Amino acid sequence: MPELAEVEYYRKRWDPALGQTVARVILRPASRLLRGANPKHLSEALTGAVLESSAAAAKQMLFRFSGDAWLGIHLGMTGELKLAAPEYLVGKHDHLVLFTAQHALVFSDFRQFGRIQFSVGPEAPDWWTSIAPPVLSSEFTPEAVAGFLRRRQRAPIKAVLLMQERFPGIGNWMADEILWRAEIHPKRPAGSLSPDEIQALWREARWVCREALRTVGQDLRDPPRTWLFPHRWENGGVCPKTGVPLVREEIGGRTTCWSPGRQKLKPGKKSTRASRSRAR
DNA sequence: TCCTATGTTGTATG
DNA sequence: ACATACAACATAGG
Repeated sequence: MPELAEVEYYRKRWDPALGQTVARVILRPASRLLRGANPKHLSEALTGAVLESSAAAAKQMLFRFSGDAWLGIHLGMTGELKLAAPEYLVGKHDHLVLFTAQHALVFSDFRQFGRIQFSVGPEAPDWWTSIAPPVLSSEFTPEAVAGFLRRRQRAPIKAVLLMQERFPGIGNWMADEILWRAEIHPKRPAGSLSPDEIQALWREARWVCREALRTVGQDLRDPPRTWLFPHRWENGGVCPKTGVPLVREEIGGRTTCWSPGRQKLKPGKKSTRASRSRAR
């Protein structure tokens, strides 16, 4: 499920336990999500520690505990966090459960594409501090986007939008939403975009991130029917702008949905005063 | 049975 | 060295 806004939503689910002490740590035995990290190390450091803060960036979450302990969680494709009562019984797909006196903090992930990271030290871990600057930050500029597209010029723009090193937090549905709003065909080579199209891509990337955080990020509520979002998985779904049936095809290894006609494969020639007069 | 799934990563190839 | 493409990971549900 999780892209930028969903991750932000899940992050907040453990917040009622801020300031509380972890009494017991349950890790799924030999959990794949640890990727070789030492489970004993994690359990020992978190047992008796206080949850002090949480943060989300891109598709990552970071939870800081007393004793300079840092817990990182990536939800992968099917991960989720939830808050449960302290009597909670650990479920089949749970990978980490932290019990406080008042709550159980649960991380479950049935497909196991997620990840648990853990470190101890005065500074936030490298994997966290090296996350690319957010799409909604001032460092995410049209120039930065243009430079990135130039280096990835032969790859389809859809695949490029999924690259976390420049578009942190953008996932499959957000990428399609952005391209649909910017009226750019997902198969267009990244290097073929005009300056106007790059500007539109930049603008819509920021718009989609901001609005997704306001809707999905608050309470997992679906964005309105005016978005591509609620139509993209529907059988027989139509473009909410043009009424034309949406198309689905695999691009860059991911199912991609777009509105034919609105998003053209040929670089859109801009209709200018000069071109209109030439056409006459 | 076969197909799909809001993600990343290792590996092969250009 | 860099860019690109794609299988692999593991599980459930239609």
